[in-house]
Order: sequence, then C-alpha cells, then structure tokens
Amino acid sequence: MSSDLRERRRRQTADDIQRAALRLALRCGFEALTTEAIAAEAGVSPRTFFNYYANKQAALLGRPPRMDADEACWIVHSDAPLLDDLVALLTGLVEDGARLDRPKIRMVRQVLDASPELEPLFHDMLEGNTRVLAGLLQQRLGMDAPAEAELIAGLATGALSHAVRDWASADDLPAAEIKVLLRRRLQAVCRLLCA
Amino acid sequence: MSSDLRERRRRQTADDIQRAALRLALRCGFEALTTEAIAAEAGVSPRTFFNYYANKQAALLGRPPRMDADEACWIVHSDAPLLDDLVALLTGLVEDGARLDRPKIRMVRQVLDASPELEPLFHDMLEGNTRVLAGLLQQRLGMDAPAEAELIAGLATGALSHAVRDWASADDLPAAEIKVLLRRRLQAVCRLLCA
DNA sequence: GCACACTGTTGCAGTCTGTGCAATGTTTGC
DNA sequence: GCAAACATTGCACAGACTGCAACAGTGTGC
Repeated sequence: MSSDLRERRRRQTADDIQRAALRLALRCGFEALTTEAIAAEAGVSPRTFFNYYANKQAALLGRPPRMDADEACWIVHSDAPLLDDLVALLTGLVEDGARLDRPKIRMVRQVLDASPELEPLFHDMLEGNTRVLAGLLQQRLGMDAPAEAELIAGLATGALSHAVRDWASADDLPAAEIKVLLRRRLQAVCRLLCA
Repeated sequence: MSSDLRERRRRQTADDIQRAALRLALRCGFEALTTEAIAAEAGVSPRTFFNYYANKQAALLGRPPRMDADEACWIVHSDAPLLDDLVALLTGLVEDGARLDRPKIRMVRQVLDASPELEPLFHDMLEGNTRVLAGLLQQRLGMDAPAEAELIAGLATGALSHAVRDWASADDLPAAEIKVLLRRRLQAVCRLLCA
C-alpha cells in the first residue's frame, strides 16, 4: 500500500484543522477567526493551513463528499421517475461509509446560525456537486432544457442539505431516514408549485 | 429636493465603477483584475471603490434590484396559486423602470462564462432576495414548512436569473417576455419532478 | 453672501488573506 | 539504504479590506 498511511494522515490533518476552526469559531465568533489562529490551534504552520483549505470558510465546512460523474452516470439513461433517481443518487452521496459526523455537522450549524452572512457557504460547498448533477441531468433531459437541469440540480442538492441538517439536529434518527426526508421535501415543493 | 442630485451621482459612480470592472475583466480576465485597477479605470480612489462595493465580485454584478418585504407582503395572504404569485412578484422586481441594461447583462455573462469559478456569484447576488422571499413564503406556508419555503425561494430566484439571462442573450425580446420564460421554467421543473 | 451641517472623497496606516518559491524533513518503492 | 516523491515550513510579497481623520463639494437657513 503506497499512499495508505499518507492518505490517512492527510485526512487526519484535514480533520484536525476543521475541528480547530470550528472550536475557535464557536468560542470567538467567525469575525474574530483568523487563519493564523486556526493553524496554531491545529498545530500546523499557517502555510500548511492553505495546503489543505483554500480559505477559512472551506476549513469550517471540511471536505464535502464529492459526487463522481462516472459512478453517477446511470441516471442519464434511467427509465425510473426522476424523483426516485434523484433521491437514490443523492442519498448515495452521504450514506456510503460513516461520512456523516453528527456532532461535527451540529457544530457547523451552530457556527452558521451565529453568522447569517455565512449562509451562502453551504450552497457554495455543494456547488461542485450541483454542477456535476446539472451536467448529468442535461444529458438526461436533452439539449433543450439546460436551465431546467440546473434548477432541478440546485433544488435537489438544496433539499439534501436541508435533509442532512434535520437529521443532524435530531437525536437518534438513523441515517437511512435522510432518504425519506429528502423525498418528502422534493414532493412537497412539487405539490406546492403544481397546485 | 436635497438628495436628488446626490442620489443621481451615487448611481452614476456606482455604474462607472461597475463598467470599469467589466471592461477590465473582459480585457484581462478576472484573475488579473485588481481593485486598484478598477478604481483607476473608474477615476476614483481605491478607498472610494470600497465605499461602493464590498469587493470586486460585487462590483462586477452591480447593485442588484432589492425586493422590499413590505411591498411584497401581499403574497403571504394571497389565495391565488403559488406559481402565479411567484411569477408576479419576481417579474415585478426586474420590470419596474429601465432596470435591465441588456448590454451590461451580456458583459456580466461573458465574464462569468470566462471564469467558471465565479458561478456562485449570481447566486450570492440574489441571496438577499432569496432570503426575503423565503421569509414571506414561510409565513404563507405555515410554521411546519420552513425548508420547503427556502427551497422554493431558491428555485424561483434561480429561475428568474435564468429567465433574465435568456432574455439578455436574445436580440429583441421585450422585457415583458421574462414573465413567460420564468413561468415556463417553473412549470417545466414541476412537470419533470412530479412525473 | 455667509456660516453651517451633511455627505462624499481621499490618503494613510495597518491587518488579514492567499501564493510562489526554495529549503528541509519524511515516506515510499526498490 | 538510496533515490524519488511528497509534505511541511519559513519567507517575502501582492492584494483585499477597514478605521480614521482630514478635506472638499452641496444644499440650507439666515
């Protein structure tokens, strides 16, 4: 195994930095948070901080699960209802392995709630996934609906983040329930708009 | 009128700065764009630049039309279908006065197209409106659907920005057609998801 | 006209963010 | 072990952004 140890270390350091950032943000607020302080708290040099995260916002959120276009391309030619496919694809994103760390997500939420100006952060973090999904949906829906593809992609990832948020604030909801929350949300939006 | 001349000047300067930013961005790319260069091109001091825009991204987009919660609160108690109300409210945002400057919007698009990393910009610019709309929708939909309200608000403002984009890239589409584009988009999303 | 308040512009000094580079360690494959 | 690959770090520096205080232009009341 070549990069196994290195890989684990990288993950560990990335996680250390994120936790340091969250701890400091909760203690002193986002305004007073500096990259230097985060680096010190995490026990790395300021320069190293930027080897892991592009900025302190990214450090707070950590590395988001990335949707892999090749793994997800089945959705292009599926015959199942779009809603079902979206739910399956997106829950796959957050269900594989123990990706979801409830206390960490709660800390993130606390920080975001305390600083409303950070609201766009969540969106930006999911932006990458939204783009991938939008590309796939464009293929599925055909050339004439690029806008619809992007809108649905944004709506779906937004619904996922709400579902994850709700899951994180509940005390003992199993991760499998995220699927249900996500579906309910999308259906509700549909119903409200179609009425 | 005391503040009339001043107000006009402020608008003029804000517009000068935006145009300077767009010109430079198109000429040299967003990467090479500095606030100092924008200020120089616009004929103001670097310090003044920040009196008008919080950062260079904001300068590129200009002051977006702001939704006024008090003016828009009729939507809370309306009995009309939600879709109709959304279309009316949002088109009202962009239709009053000659707010929409087609060549300017096209320049913005060119810049955004040239720098994909700026994609989140549009979203962030509309963030304020999304929040206002989300608040209103939360009142309309009741306490038990905060997530749905936010999702619909995001979807609707996203659809509006697509509609405006399409309008801007067409050569002689009247602004009134934005309403049609917006409605079509939202309906299409609905249809695709409900199926 | 003149003094006055109001508002906007500017320069300056300073903090924080973020990057390129080169030196120094550490891991890995062989 | 040794060499290649990779990670960490310090340093120097450019750019973003802010607070403050001085200054200039405009409108107001007299």
